[in-house]
Amino acid sequence: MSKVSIAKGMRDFSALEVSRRQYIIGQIKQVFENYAFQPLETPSMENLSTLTGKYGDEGDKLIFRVLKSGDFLKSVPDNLPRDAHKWSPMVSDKALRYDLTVPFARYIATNRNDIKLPFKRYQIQPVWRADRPQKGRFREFYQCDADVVGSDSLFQEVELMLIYATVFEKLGLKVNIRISSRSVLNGLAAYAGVADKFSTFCTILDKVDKIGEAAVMQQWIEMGVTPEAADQIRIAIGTRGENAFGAMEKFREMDKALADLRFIIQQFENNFSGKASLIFDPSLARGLDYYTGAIFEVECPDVAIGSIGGGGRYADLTGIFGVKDVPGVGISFGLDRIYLALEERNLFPVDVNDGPQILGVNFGEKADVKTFGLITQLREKGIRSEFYPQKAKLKKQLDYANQLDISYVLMMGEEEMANNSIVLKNMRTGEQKVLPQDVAEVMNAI
RNA sequence: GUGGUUGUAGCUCAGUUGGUUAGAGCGCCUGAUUGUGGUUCAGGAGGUCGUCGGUUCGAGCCCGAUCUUCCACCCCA
Repeated sequence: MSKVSIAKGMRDFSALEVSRRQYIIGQIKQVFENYAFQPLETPSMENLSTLTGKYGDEGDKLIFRVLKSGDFLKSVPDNLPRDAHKWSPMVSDKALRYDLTVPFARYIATNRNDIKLPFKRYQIQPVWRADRPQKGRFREFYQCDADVVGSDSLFQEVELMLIYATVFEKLGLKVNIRISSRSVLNGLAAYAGVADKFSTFCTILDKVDKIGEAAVMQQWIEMGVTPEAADQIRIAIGTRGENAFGAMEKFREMDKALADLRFIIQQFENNFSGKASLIFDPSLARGLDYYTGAIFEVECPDVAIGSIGGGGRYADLTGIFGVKDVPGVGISFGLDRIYLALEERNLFPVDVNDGPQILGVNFGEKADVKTFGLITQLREKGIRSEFYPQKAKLKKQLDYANQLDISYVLMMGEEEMANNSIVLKNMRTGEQKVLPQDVAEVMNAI
């Protein structure tokens, strides 16, 4: 085993993987652009202060910090306790981005005067998180985000839901899009009498799929919810779709939110006829601190891999960067998990052979330059062509063509040189043709 | 971050209660076939058993640390 290794949670991508990833990205990008989103790229590093405090305490711990350059220890006072939290800001002032939403908000703030609202952008770039890798969880992974800021209109939510549905339709992946609202969660927490411990309440709710209703109720009761209230909520969060709307009616103060959800779902259904479903699910809890309106999550019922996308509406994401009252809503696709899901369901299209189509055999002497010339002409015609770089046994060169799955081999040796011909061999059938030394003839024959 | 798990040839994996020289299949290289591959046959190369340390007369096997993988928690895409 070699001593060099790849950093934890990081991956190399082979030719096959790259082309498959490009396939997914291509589909997503096409839909984003079809919905008139503009591309944006931001740097991999942001100022540490831009990122900290945006993802909660847990999130802060997972931010990859980058050491200052130079003799940065000079500024650290003597006798500073050996506490990472105290040291960190003294030795690090920049960090790798944790998601694409916060850098986007920063971008809006930086360019506030040049941006026309509503502003729609999509962004497909890697993000980094310092947590422990697992299946479908990496330290470097891609997010594909689409956000629109500067509009309160619910049509934005509708569009984003249509984008989700359309992309997964194109990829052939059956998905459920779950939708709920921050107000629904607020209402439930208020009913439970634990509005002051909102995030704890949501964290417990979020585990319902994993640990079950009974365990969730148990934990709520432990945090101070009465058994009666917990039971009412248990019944409510077990409902879906139209039943869920009915169940939510009894938790007042969320009429507006429910009407909004109805509108989004109604418009979605009016405009989409494929397989993906958009369904109101009051058990959906996304803890991210900045969501204020609708929240969504996409899961793939056939693959146990967690969510493959998520998003929501945020009333004032840019407020923290000094730009007030710019509402926004966004979604994110998890490229790496979509990849795993497609792989598991065998949904990648028959692999396009993007290796070489033809190999020029090298017979050395003067034949090599002549063959190389012909290969160059084929390349000019757009044929993916390979030239064997040095003279070698024919057996070896054909073997090479075979392994790279190259369909045709072009041979021009002593014999052919003498009578101004070439031999074109079809590697699939074994058939050989003698042709004049002319590109057009070769083009015709392949 | 907490607890557990994995690592033996390029790949997938055997390897008994600790006991000579660590094996198999596939792949790779050479030849049979000096200009004809994917088949066959013959031969060959390749491992300080993840790394470092310890116990032992003796360690792939036992112990410790560390790295990596995967899993559960936490959190999330």
